Amino acid sequence: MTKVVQKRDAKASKSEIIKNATLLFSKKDYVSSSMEELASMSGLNKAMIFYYFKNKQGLHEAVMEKVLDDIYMVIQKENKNCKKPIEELESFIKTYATFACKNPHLPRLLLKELGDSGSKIPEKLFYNMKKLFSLFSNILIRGEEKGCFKDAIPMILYFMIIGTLNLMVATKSLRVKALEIDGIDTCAKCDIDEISEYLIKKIKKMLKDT
Amino acid sequence: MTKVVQKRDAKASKSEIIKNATLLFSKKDYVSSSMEELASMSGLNKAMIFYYFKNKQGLHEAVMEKVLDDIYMVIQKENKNCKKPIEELESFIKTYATFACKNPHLPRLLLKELGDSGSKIPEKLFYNMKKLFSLFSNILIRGEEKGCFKDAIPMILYFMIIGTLNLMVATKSLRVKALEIDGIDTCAKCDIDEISEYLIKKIKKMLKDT
Amino acid sequence: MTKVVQKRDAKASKSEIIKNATLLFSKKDYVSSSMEELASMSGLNKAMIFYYFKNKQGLHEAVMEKVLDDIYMVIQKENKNCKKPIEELESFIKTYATFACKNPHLPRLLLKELGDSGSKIPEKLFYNMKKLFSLFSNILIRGEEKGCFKDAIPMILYFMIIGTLNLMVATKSLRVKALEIDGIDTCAKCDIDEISEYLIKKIKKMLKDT
Amino acid sequence: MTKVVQKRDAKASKSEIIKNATLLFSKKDYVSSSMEELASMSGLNKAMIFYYFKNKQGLHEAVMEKVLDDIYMVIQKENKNCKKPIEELESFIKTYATFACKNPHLPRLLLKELGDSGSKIPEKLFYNMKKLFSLFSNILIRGEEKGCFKDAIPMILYFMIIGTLNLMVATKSLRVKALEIDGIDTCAKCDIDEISEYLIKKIKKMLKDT
DNA sequence: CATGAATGAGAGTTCATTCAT
DNA sequence: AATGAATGAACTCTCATTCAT
Repeated sequence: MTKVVQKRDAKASKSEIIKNATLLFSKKDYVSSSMEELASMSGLNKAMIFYYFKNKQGLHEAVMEKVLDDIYMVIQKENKNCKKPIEELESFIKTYATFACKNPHLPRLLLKELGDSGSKIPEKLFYNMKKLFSLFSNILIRGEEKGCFKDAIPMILYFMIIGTLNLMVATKSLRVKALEIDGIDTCAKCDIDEISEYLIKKIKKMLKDT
Repeated sequence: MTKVVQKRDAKASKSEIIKNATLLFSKKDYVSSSMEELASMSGLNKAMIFYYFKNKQGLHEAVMEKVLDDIYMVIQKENKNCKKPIEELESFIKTYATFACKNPHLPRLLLKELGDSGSKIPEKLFYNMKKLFSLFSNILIRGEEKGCFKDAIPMILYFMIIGTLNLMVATKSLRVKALEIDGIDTCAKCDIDEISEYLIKKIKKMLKDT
Repeated sequence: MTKVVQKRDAKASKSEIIKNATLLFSKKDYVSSSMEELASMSGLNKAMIFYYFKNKQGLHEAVMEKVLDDIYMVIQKENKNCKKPIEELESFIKTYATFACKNPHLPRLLLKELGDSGSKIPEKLFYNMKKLFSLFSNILIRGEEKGCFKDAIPMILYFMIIGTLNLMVATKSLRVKALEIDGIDTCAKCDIDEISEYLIKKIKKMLKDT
Repeated sequence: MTKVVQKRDAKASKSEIIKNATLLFSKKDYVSSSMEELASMSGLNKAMIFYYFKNKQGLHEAVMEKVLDDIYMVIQKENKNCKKPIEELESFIKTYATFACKNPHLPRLLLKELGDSGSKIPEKLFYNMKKLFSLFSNILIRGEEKGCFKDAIPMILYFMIIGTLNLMVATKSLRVKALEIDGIDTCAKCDIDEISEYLIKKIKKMLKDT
């Protein structure tokens, strides 16, 4: 097995582990993901995972933190180029959609994580989730103040948007299968841009005055 | 030592197991749920679960089938009282919301299940999911034919609705926590009726002509 | 591998495990004793140990409880045949010595256990230890009341007796080695009866009046 | 990034390690003591322990050697001030008791070590143990020759003395607990001097002529 | 229909020890 | 003399699953 990652380089090893863990956690469950497998994916000894992350749990947190951090950074960066709240909103949706499509582990991880929100959620992860929501929420609040949006409830709208996008991305293969087998129209052929365009259009209509 | 053997008919035992399994699978993971615990919750011997359901996977399918069947029945029943497509749509949302709120395992199970749709999904479960979507889809199609709805893409709208409702229910405790800790407005106090009213209003606006 | 123990007989399996665990824990450390090894010694699957004793710790407690129980029963039984305190004392020493010699795990386990008494000791073990000491202590107290013994401090005398006997048994092979190599007189050839006779004689002298 | 390397001479580091290892080995087991923890206690890198002592076993031997050496030196020094065998004996007991009380790792380590004497004992440790016993043995032999002691079997008496003292020190906290919980008289309040006085008195009586 | 005993595979985690710098 | 990265072997423990009764 040819090793791609430089050995004896903590940073490289750590991020190699995180990269593969992200894949693994999104493909399988948290529970079903085996540290043994992760180690061999990463060309490292199993013990190194514990050396760097202490726990499986610690690793999981590191993964989620990175994933949420990444999406946050991208969205925030795009957001800075926008002038009007309406542009910000469009940008939020489009950027999230594109990112989720390119990094399909994000939707999968998020849906699973939110699927057992009953269980204790680690502090850091909670913090990162709130940060992303705050950014979104502020767009709407600013928009209402300026009179661009009417009757907006941020939390619900937030879930309408990321719920829809996450589900569309996560169920992609399922929807294709449904089309093939039963001929049901599941948007199987829409690409992510069409989806986000539609979403934007509809959300804007929702928030219009009349 | 005379042993008192509890006699119970297969049906009662089976449905007792399914009931508890539903709770368990939604509280913990599929993987983390242990047959041992399930057995003791159900007042039965572990081996009986295998006797009835062949294996864990078989049990899981039975659970999902029942859950989807239940929600389908309820929605279908309510649907029959509706005359116009717009009433049907309202009824769909309201009924789903109420049911999900009373049976919070539904959102949790669905989010997790859809969270790893990449993985193989059992035939039966797939079938049940499609049935529910078809019901919804037909409402919209009928509505468009009658001119009540404009520009509806059923798949996307379906996910907007059940995505939002599932997430709102599943994250309830998280949202309460966020309110308490940071004072963030997360709709923590909205009850399910307010949420579904808002959703109905917005979806209707989306689908209006102008 | 021919199996001696009847299968599917919980009692037999349990006591087979305890028997072998006693050997193992006294030969190696608690920590160094592997459940894998114990299982194969006992002709059972590793998991059965946890099935019966929950924990390694649980097993350890079961072992210590049995060991202390055994010695207690034997001593108590012999004690009942004695009339005078002085006979009771003699019987205590002789019985302990004989038992320890035949079951050399007792001294070894006790020395190790007392060697880290700083650490938390499980309730049951503590209880069993106190029971044995009480029996001894009562002999002395009764003896003093009747005027057979003078100036007895039970705790110290207890440790003089079981300390000596345990150490003599536990170091047997070491003492033989010392004799062979250096010609040091380490009582290497004394058998346990001579040792306990000597001990009895000396202890009696200690407790005499003048 | 300039790295400030703490320079320390080998001797200081080595004895720092031994000091902490002594604590560790007596608090936990040999097996349970982790080199990681030891290293951090000593403000050194884990690898240094191997650099200095080759392996864990080597370190353990070094520790035991030092411990036995220390007690030997102290006893021997005190012994030189004694004129008569009876004084030597008293001095031996008193000195051992005082030292063991101040350095409670000694009893703990010795009890554990002797608890698995069956297992192979390293040459050096064996040698050191014999040295201490010889010193004791010679006192008795000299005493018998001069007619001060009657009927002394050094090995047994040796174990009576150090067995008692080691056990009294090692079980201190246990005995306190037994007093508090059950009101059993376990000499919990005796200080080490009372104990050794009692021991001396009794041993002397044992060895008297009549 | 029901049980308790038994199993095999695998999980996460720890640790002494070595290597490269 | 000193370090942090890396390893391999071991260990406890859990679990779905089966067998005998």
